[in-house]
Amino acid sequence: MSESRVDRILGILRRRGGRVTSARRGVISALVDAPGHVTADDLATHVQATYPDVHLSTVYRTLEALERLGVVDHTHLGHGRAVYHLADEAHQHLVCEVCETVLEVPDTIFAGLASELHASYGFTIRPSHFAVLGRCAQCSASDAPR
Amino acid sequence: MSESRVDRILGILRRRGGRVTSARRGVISALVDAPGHVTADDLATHVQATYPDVHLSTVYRTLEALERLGVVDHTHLGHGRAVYHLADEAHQHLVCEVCETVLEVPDTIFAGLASELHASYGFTIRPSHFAVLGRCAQCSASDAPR
DNA sequence: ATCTTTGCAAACTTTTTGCACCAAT
DNA sequence: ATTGGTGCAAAAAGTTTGCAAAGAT
Repeated sequence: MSESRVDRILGILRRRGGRVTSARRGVISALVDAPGHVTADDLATHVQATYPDVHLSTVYRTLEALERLGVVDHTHLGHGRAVYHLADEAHQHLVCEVCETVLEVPDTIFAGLASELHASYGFTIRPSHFAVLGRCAQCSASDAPR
Repeated sequence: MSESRVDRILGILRRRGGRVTSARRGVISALVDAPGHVTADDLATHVQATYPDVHLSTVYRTLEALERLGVVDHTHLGHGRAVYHLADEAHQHLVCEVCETVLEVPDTIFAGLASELHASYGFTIRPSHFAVLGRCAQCSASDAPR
C-alpha cells in the first residue's frame, strides 16, 4: 500500500534519466515509512536492514538526487545534522530545545509571516528548510534554567 | 565610543566570576564592531589582527561563555556554520538561498507567528536561533531555476 | 595561592569527494 | 555498450575537548 508511493517516486526518477537501484528503492521506501524527520544515518540504518551493503555515502547521494527532483527536502535541526522528508508533506518542524521533541505543524501557519515578509521586504520564504527552535508546552511549564 | 558596550559586557563577565582576558576583550569588541552576522572564524580573524595568538578554540569557548551569560546568541545559516551576534540586537536573519545575502529584520515581525504557535501548540519560539531561508526581492524577480 | 582561561593538537561529527568497479538501461 | 551509480576510504568543514602551562583575581 505504501508500495505505490515508492513506485511513483521511482517512476519520476526513471523518467528523468535516473536509474533504479536497490539502494534507491531502499532509501525511498525508508522515507515513505519514516516517522517524519529522519537523518541520513537513520535512513542508512533502515535501508541496511534489507540491503546491508548500502553505504551511508550512497544514501547521501540518493537524497541529493531526490532533492534535485523536488521529491525530498531537508531541514536543519539544532546542532548540525539535517533531517530529510518527502516534499509532499508540507509542514514545519518545531524543535524543543530542552527535550529535543520535534513537533510537526502544517505549513499554513507560516502564511501570515510569509505574506508579511513578502510585503515588507520582497522576501519569499521557503519555510520547509529550517526548523523553529523554542520550548514545547511541557518544557515551558517546568521552568528549567536558561 | 563602542568602548562602553565592551566594558559593560566585561563588567557582566567579571561580576559573574569570569575573568577578563585580552582574548575575551578582543572577541567582545569584534562582536560590537561586527557588521551583524559573523562566524567564529570571522571573529578569530578580527581578534587576531590585534592579538595574534588568540586561537579559534578560544573564540569558541569565549562565545560559549558569553552565550551562557545571555550576552551572545547564535544562529545557523544554511550549510553548517553558525553566526554569532550580541543578544541585545533582537532581530531575525533572512537568508537568500540564491545570492546568500543576509537580511536582518526586527524580531517583532515574528510576533504573530509566535502567538499563533503558542496558542495552538503551547510552543514558545526562540526565533533568534534560526535563519529563515528563501529568496530576496532581486532573486525572486529573476526567475532562476529550481 | 587559587582557580580560570589559554594555546595547541588531536578527536569528533556530519557531509562530500575521488576513484575504480559494477550494474541498469 | 554506455553511462550513471556504488562501495570504500579519505578529505573536508565546523566544533569540541584533554592537557599542561599561563594568567587573572
